[in-house]
Amino acid sequence: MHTNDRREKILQAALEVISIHGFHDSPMSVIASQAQIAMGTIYRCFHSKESLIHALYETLEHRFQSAMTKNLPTDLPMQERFFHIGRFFMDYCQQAPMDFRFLEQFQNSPFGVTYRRDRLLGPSGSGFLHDILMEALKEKALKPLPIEILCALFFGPLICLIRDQDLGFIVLNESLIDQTVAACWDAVRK
Amino acid sequence: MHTNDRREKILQAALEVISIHGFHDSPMSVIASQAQIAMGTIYRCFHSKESLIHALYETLEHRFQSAMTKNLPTDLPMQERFFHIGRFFMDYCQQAPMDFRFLEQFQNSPFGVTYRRDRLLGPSGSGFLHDILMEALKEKALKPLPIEILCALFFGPLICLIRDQDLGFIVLNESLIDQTVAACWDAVRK
Amino acid sequence: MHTNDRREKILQAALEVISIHGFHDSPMSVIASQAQIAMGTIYRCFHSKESLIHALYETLEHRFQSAMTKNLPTDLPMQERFFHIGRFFMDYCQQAPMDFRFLEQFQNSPFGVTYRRDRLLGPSGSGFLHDILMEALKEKALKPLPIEILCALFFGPLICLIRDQDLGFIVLNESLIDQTVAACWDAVRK
Amino acid sequence: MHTNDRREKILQAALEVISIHGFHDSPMSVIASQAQIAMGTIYRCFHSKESLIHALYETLEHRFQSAMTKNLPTDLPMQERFFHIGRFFMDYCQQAPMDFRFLEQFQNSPFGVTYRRDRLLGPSGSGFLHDILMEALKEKALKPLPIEILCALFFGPLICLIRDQDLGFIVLNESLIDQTVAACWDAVRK
DNA sequence: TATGAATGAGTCTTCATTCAT
DNA sequence: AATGAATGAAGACTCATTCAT
Repeated sequence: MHTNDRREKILQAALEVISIHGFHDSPMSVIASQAQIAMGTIYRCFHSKESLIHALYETLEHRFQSAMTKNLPTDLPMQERFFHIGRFFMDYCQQAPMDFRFLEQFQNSPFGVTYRRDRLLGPSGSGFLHDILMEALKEKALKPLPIEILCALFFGPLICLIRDQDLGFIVLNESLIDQTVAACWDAVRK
Repeated sequence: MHTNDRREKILQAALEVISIHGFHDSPMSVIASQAQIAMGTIYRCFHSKESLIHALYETLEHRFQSAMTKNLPTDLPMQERFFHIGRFFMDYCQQAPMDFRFLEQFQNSPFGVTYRRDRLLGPSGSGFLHDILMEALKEKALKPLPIEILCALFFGPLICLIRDQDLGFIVLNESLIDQTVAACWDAVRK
Repeated sequence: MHTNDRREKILQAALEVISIHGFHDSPMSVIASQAQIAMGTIYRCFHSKESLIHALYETLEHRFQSAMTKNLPTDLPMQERFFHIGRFFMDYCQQAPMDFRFLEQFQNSPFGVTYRRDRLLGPSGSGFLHDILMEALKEKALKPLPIEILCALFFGPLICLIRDQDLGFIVLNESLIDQTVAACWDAVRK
Repeated sequence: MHTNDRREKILQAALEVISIHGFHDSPMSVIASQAQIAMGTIYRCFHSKESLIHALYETLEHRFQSAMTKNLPTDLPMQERFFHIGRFFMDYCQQAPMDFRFLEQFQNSPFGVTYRRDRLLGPSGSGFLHDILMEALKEKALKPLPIEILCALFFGPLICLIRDQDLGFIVLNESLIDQTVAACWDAVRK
C-alpha cells in the first residue's frame, strides 16, 4: 500500500471513531482496528496521538476550505453570492456530518484553542471569505463591521442549526434553509 | 465548613480547572488541590467524576437561566427587549468566561450530547425564551420560523463572538456589541 | 450506654455484616451504621479493624467453647456422650449460622492462620474436648490415634455438612443428623 | 512467549501470592511481579482481577478432578478402592499445598459461595465420586445415606487434617494417614 | 465522650507508546 | 516495513484511620 493511502485510511478511521466517541474515548487500538492496520503502523505516519488529531483537523479544514473556495461564485449579484455560500455551507455540513462533529469538538476543546479557530471561516490568513467580504464591504453592501463580526453574523446561526439538527432537535428542509440563509443575509447586509 | 460551602468550593475548583484543561485532563486530584481539600472529600459530595461534571453543568446552566430570567424586561417594545436580552447575554458571558468555556465544551462533547443542548437557550421545556419568542411571533414582530431557528439566528452570532473574543481574535467594545445585537435583530425581525 | 454494651453492639454488628459480605467488603462505616453508632466510636473499643476482627473471633470462639463445655455430659456411657456432643455441635451451628460462617471464613483466611485453629475444637490449650478424649482413650473406647486426628474424624464431617446446608446443597433433619453423628462415632471408636 | 505459557505463568504467580496473602492482599502489581511481567500484561489474558481468580479456581479444580479421575481404581474390592482414593487425596493435597489453601480460601469466601462447592468433591454434576458411591451403595457396602453425607464423612476428616498439617498443628506420616483413611472408611461402610 | 467529615495511601484498570519478531 | 504483545505511568475511586467540634 502506498504510504499516502495508508495515511488517508488512518485519518478516515480516526474521523469515524473520534466523531462518535470523542478524542479521549478513542484509543489508538480502536482507530487502528477501524483502519484495518496494526497499532504500531499508525506511528509510522504520525508521531503521536496528538499529532494525528492535529493532522486530522488540518485535513478536514483544508478539505472544507477547498470545497468552499471552489464554489465561490464570482459573477452574481452580492446577495446571490451570499445565498449561495450559505446554502453550500449547509449542504457541506449535512453531507459530512462527521467532519462537522469533529471540527466542532476540536475547536471547543483545549486541543483546539491553540489553533486559530478562524482559520476555518475567518479572514485572517487563509480565510476564503476574506476577499468576498472585502469586496462586499467596498460595495457598501454590508454593515460596516469588522470581518470577524460579519462572519459570526452570517455563519453563527448556520453552525448552531447544523448542531441542532445533528442532535435531533430540529429537522431542516430546503425551504427552511433558504429562509435561514436569507435571514443571515439580513443580519449582515446594510 | 458547611456542606454547601464545600460543594460550592468543589464546583468552583472544577470549573477553574476544567475550563482550562478540559474534562479529561483534569484529574480529580488536581480539582481537589484547587479546592484545597483532599481527593476523597470530593466523593462525599459527588458520586463520581461524571456526576461532578453533570452537576457543574446544571449549576452553570441554572445560574445562567436565573440571571437571564431575572433580567427579562416585559414592558418595553419588542425590539428593545431583544436588544436588552442580547446585550445582557454578552455581558454575562464576558463576566463569566469560564462558565462560557465549560458550557461550550460540555455541549460539544459526547458527554453533553445526551443533554438537550437547547435547555440552555432553547424553547423546549424550561427555555426562558419560549414565552417572549411566542409573544413576539404572535405580534408578528418576527419572521415566521421555528423557534429553534430564531434562537440560532439571534444567539448563534453572539456565541461565535464570545468565543472569538475568548481566543483573542477580536476585541469587543460597547459599540460593537450594540451594533452586533442590532444586526441579530435584523436577522429575526420581520 | 455502658462501655461493655457498646462493645457487644459493635461485635454483633461486625458479625452480621462480615458473615455476609466478608472481611474486605465490610467497611468500618457499614459496621458502625449497623451498630447505630459513629464510626469513630468503634476506635474507642478497638484499636483497628484487624483487632476488631480478632476480638470477634475470640468472642465467638469463647461463646462456642462455653456452650460446649456447659453441655458436656459426664455421667453417660462414652458413646452416648459423643452422640450428645455431636448433636449439640450441629444444633449450635444451626442456631448460630453467622457465627459458623464467620469462623470458617476466619480460619481459612490468612487472618486466621496465625491463630491456632485448634483452639476452637482442638485439644491443645483450652480445648474443651481434651479431657473427654483422654478419658475415652484411657477407657480404650477410641482408636489409639493422636487427639488431632480423632477431632478431625469426629468433627470434620459435621463441619462439612453445616457448610453444605448453609450453601443449600443439602437439607438436614433430626434423623439424618443422628445417623451422621453415629457414623462419626464409628470413625473414632475402636 | 506463547499466550498459553503466559497465562500459565500468571495463574501460577497468582496462586503463589494469593495462597499466602489472600485475595485482598494480593495486588495485581504483586502478582505481575511474581510472574515477571508488567501489570498491564495480565489484562491481556484476564478481563479483571475477579476473572483471574475465578479462572484460577477453575484451573485448580479441573487439575484436581483430572488427577482424581485418572486414579480411580475400578477393579479392586470396594474397601480397597476407598482406601486408595483417600490416600491419593491426601497425597495430592500434600503435594500441592498452595492449591489446597487457595481452594479452601475460595470456597469459604463470599467469592466462592456462588460456586457450587460440591463441584470439587460432590456428586452433583461433574463429581468424580458419584459413580463409585452409587456403585458402592448398590452393593450395600455403605450406610444408606445421601451422597453428600457420605462425602462429608469420608473427606471431611481428611480436609481437616490437611489444614491442621498446613498450619503445623500435626505431622502426618504414612501410617497415620493409613489409619485415618481406614477410620473414614469405618464411618461410611455399613 | 461521641461524632462523622476529612484525609490520602493504596488498588484496579486503561491506553499511548515501544520494540522484538 | 508491519505487527501487536508488552510496558508502566496515570487516574478514578475506596476506605481505614484521624481529629476538630
